[in-house]
Amino acid sequence: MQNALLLKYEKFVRLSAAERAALMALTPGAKKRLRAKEDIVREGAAPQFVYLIVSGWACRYKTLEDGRRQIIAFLLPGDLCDLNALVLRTMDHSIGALTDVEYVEAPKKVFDQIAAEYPRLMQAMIWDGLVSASIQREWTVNLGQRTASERMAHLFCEIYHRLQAIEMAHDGRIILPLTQIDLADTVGISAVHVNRILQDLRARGLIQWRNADFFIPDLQALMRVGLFNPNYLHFDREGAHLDANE
Amino acid sequence: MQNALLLKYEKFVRLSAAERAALMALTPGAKKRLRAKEDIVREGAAPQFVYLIVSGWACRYKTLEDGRRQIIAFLLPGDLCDLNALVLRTMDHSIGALTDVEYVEAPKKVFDQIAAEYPRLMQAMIWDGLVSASIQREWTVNLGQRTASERMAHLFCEIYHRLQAIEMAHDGRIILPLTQIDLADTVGISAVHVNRILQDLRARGLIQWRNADFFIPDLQALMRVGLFNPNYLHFDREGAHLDANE
DNA sequence: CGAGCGATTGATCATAATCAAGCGATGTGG
DNA sequence: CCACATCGCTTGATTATGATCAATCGCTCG
Repeated sequence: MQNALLLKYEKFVRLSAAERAALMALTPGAKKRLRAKEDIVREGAAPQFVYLIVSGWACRYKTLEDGRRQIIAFLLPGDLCDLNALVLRTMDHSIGALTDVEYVEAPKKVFDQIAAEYPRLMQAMIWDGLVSASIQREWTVNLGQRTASERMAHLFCEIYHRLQAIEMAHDGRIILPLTQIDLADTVGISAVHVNRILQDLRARGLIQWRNADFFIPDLQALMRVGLFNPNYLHFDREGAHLDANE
Repeated sequence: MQNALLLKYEKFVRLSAAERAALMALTPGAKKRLRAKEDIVREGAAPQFVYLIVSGWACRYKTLEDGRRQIIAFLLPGDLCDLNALVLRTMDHSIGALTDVEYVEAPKKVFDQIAAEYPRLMQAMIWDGLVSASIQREWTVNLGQRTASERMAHLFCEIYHRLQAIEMAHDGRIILPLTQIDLADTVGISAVHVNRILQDLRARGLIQWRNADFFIPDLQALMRVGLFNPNYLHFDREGAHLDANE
């Protein structure tokens, strides 16, 4: 697999060979592994590193006192967790593995160096953080205004677009390693209701899903159902005016 | 009224006199005024400035094709809108005035200068942006997991804490200039239902609200009802190790 | 004075939660 | 190798939460 982080950044700006090399060398430490359901960092902890997801799916989540869990964001390969979380002393949420996950830890000083030497790369990192914030806002809209089936459709469209950006989607097909319970905790409805919505979407020919193989026969149709507009992902090379000219 | 931005930043780090002066001089332009319901920036536009709310309440919001509106964030006096939104070419949401609003526009270069000359001040600005992101995550939890009355209670607690940080809350009393429709579009329930939840909270002695005068007799009780934990606001001077020593 | 807006109330309907049970696949220990 | 437990998915029945529809009231403003 190609470097997902690199692929994603090129959705914003074209990087120079030197920048690409700096990105590849970002994380000197060894790869770490985690099993599904284990935590990378827990709420209340003091984060020491920035984490880069190499493979697998992780998520940010919060739990209420009585056990209700809300998944706040999905972390996919190439996602850097909280570039500047080092400013905040304590984590206000947890990061956990949804599948088996490989990740690397990058110390803070690496980023100081990037900021100093590769301003365009730094811009790309800031852009990435702003896109995450934009996604978070869209989730607010999703939970606040859309109906259950609209929410599910919207979520699938978002996941598809994000995976496509890192070349993990082809011809409407993706690997979706989530359980229905994960989906329930993401879109804020019960697992039973998720199951019924899925059956409805299947019956309407909008999705196919067996094991982890997920297929969207007609993306435009699913986008209409979910009132999905991809603008908020900012994948249309908004940094083109900064492109490296090599 | 004191400078709200300054008051807020001091919840993170103690600033030097020079930094305080730089902050006061941030926005050379004249104050602009807007009536309630007018927009500061609209989705799709290319923002030219960073906006600082001086007085009044504004909000970020998004509208679905069929008219459903979701308020995504409240912007209170001292809130700086999207310090680094200048990286993104187009707005993915709108910013509108909920009450009459006074604001000032700050050009990008002012921030380059601050970054170069006042690193501690820059840290405070980054902290502020991270707190906004944290609030957005908490809203995701609010909409996804809490019941209607929990949501309302939680929202009131959050607003109270934020106003307290800029000294606009005293002894449980705040000015709350929102309509029930605004609240409905914020917590994702219908206006009729908001009205009924409010009556319930009133009947239980948890809130009093006449015109814009809002009173919380027992904040701890309201916090329990809303499962509210203020950690996510990061108001406990997490930057104390960076304090100016004057 | 009439229009418009926000708040309020009642009645009815729709969406989604909860409770309960069963199924199939997987994995584990005796 | 089988018995058993667990987990995720599925289905049905019932209940609860909140939406929708409709009407009224008070207030402000032109």
